[in-house]
Amino acid sequence: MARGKVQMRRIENPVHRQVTFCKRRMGLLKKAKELSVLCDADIGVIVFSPHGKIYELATNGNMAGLIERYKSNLQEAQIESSEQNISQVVQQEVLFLRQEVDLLQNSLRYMYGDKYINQMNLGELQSLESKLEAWVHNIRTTKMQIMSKEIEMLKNKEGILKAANVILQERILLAINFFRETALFKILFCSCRNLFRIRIRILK
Amino acid sequence: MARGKVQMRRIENPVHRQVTFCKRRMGLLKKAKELSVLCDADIGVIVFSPHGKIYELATNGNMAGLIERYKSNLQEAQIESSEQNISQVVQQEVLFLRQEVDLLQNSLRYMYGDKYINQMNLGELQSLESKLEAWVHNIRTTKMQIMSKEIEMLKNKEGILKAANVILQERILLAINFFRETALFKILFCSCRNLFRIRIRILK
DNA sequence: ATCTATTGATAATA
DNA sequence: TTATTATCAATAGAT
Repeated sequence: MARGKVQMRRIENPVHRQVTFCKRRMGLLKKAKELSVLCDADIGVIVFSPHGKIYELATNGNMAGLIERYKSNLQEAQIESSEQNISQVVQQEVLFLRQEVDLLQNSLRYMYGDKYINQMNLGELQSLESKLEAWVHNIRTTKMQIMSKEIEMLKNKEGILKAANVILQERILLAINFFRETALFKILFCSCRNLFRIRIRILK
Repeated sequence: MARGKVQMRRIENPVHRQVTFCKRRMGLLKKAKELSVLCDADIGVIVFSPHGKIYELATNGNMAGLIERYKSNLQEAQIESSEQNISQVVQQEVLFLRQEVDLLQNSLRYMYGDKYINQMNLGELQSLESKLEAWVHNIRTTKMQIMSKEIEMLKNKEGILKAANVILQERILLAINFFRETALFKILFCSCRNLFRIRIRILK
């Protein structure tokens, strides 16, 4: 530097400090640009003045993108305070929702068979309720059909047996008639026999 | 610079370029440190080499904090591309998961009654599968019981009818015996009548 | 890496 | 902030 070597410590004279800040700041940014151009490097420089004013340079014209590249390349969890906490909250919410989804999916999967819910798209999921209703209805219907067939078969048996009973009862009526007829014959037979015995006695 | 002025453009010779990159990079960081010390400024420098390697300087020792200060001081919606997009992606994922959860909850709510899933804690949800199994089992059991009773009743009817048939068939057997007996009486009656007629003819 | 001639940066000043 | 200029620091090219 010109006109005297500079001690590498804070310049106490505010005017000197301000002038030096202005000059060296411009020099720093110029050096950064030169390095970027000469060596094909992406460079970002951020300078906070003692009063908080920001001077910046991003050789790719996009400081935010450069910062993002920096963060992602570092892969470090030190993405720090507020943004990091918000991100953690979001990630926890995602994690919780994933667990809840897994749980509900397991519940539905148990009842819905081998087709896993997580292989279904939204449209399929939207039809799930009606399908489940149909599923329950099918169980009920199938069961009803089986039971109804058995009941109907038994009712047929009942009908057959009732018909058989009618026939048997008719035969019983016939048998009773025969029985009555038989009784008449018995009476008639006895009467005849007695009559003949009387006639024979008279003839003798 | 020494021994020849340098054209301010990319150095084509890779060796020269690499050497210059190393030298000027160190110089840039040194200048940044000097400016920081001399003028009480916070400075951050990020350098990406053409091969992606990162060289950095944060005069406060915390690049992330410096970046955060930069972003918050700008307060601008230029929080830009990738980070913003990542946030949007996360929000979309959360939205999608919420929809999925609502959908699954509706599906379960339909089948599980008035107690809404979103009022249940994880433990309750974990017991949902077994409860649903029991629910299905109860439907099946109730249905089976009802149908079984009807079947049993019909089987009782069948038994009663069969017993009645047995009795009726016994009566038929009796009737047949009476019929045979009646036939014998008829034959006997006719025989007796003929016999008596013959005797009467002889006696005359 | 190290050297050094030369250029570029800048402290003091205005 | 900018301009001047004497001086010093940075570095290109060579080793």
